Amino acid sequence: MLEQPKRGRPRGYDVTDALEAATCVFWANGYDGAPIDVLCRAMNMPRASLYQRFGDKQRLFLAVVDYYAKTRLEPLAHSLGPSGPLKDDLEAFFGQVVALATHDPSTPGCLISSVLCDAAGTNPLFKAELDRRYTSLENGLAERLRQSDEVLGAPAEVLAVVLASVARGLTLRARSGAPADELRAVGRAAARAFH
Amino acid sequence: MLEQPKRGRPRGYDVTDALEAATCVFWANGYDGAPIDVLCRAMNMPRASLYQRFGDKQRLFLAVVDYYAKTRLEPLAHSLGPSGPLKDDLEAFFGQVVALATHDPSTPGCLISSVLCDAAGTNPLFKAELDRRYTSLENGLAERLRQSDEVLGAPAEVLAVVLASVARGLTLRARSGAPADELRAVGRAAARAFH
DNA sequence: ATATTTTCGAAACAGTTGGTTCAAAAAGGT
DNA sequence: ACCTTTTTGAACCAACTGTTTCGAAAATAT
Repeated sequence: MLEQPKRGRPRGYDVTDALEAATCVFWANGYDGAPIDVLCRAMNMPRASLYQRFGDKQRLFLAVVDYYAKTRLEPLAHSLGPSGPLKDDLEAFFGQVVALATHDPSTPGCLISSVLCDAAGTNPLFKAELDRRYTSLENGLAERLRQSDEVLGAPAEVLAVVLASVARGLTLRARSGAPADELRAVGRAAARAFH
Repeated sequence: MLEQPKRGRPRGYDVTDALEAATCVFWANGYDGAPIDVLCRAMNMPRASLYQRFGDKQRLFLAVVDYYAKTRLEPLAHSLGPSGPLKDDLEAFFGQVVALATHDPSTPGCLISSVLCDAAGTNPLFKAELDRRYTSLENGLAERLRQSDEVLGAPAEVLAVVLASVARGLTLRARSGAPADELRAVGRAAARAFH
């Protein structure tokens, strides 16, 4: 799993640390607002090494999105359970969403729903990636809905997009500076409203 | 109301047309992704005139956000009625949201929830503006909820943020390329699930 | 005509952008 | 010791960034 080069000058940076740092820079500043120069410093990674490893800024960003999905979104989807009544699991899920979007004030909201989404306006590659990430979360929600024995007022796939929309809307509101406890109350109300 | 200069060389551009064009450029490309050069061409407005009229890029963008709110968001809030049962008004509202976010494929989603929201990550001025715009829509929704005689399961201010979150989530999904009819179905389901 | 007022066009500004190049450095393998 | 492999730093690149400046242009008022 871990790549272990036997020869050559040893790498002066840590790959995971670098991705984590790049994630925060993009998250805070946006895609166009994050110059390579700044990324290099934050990642503790020389320019040449960055380009050798990631190719260009686009692919670095896509790697960051992937890292973000693995470290932030997968645990979040896992919080859906099932580990109790649907309403409780949804409440826990929204709670985690709010926590993610408000935890660090310097990286408010969601990297995907704010940064990738903005960049998807003109870049078809980013647009496709955004669609994939969105679909992925909706699939997880739909699966959880189907595992419930409650009667749903609409097809699970449709209701899943409703719930995903609430979650994304919460992260947008977090980026505007809304306090976490207010957003948690909104999440609770949403979990209750959508059975 | 209309400014009518009596003397001097006549202006070669139309002020409203210019704002409309700038709106589309920012909407599609994002704040950092829209160079002054491109804006000038689209607005049919010389650089010097742009800087004389708007000061700098930040203030131009804020003027664009204001124009967008007046031309796109106010009509949208107006569609809330009340002109029927709450459920029907909400369905109409979500329908208008989807229409706005999908009407022109070259400007997908919402200028505020994608472009301004991304730019609000580091710019405190933009963050404050985003908060104002978000609060404004939520106030409108809360007022509509209070005018309903139905029993709500939570305070109107909280439910208003839930509904606003759904609306914003819909615009994000539109920016990822989701077809309008799918999003309309999601809007209907949200309005129905919402008692 | 002349003066006045406003807009325009183009050039110039310094700083930054994403990206490439390449030789030196630093390690292991033989 | 010498070769091989990988990483690194620094210089370099052309293109672009937001912004300022200023004289010419084009209209009205006198």
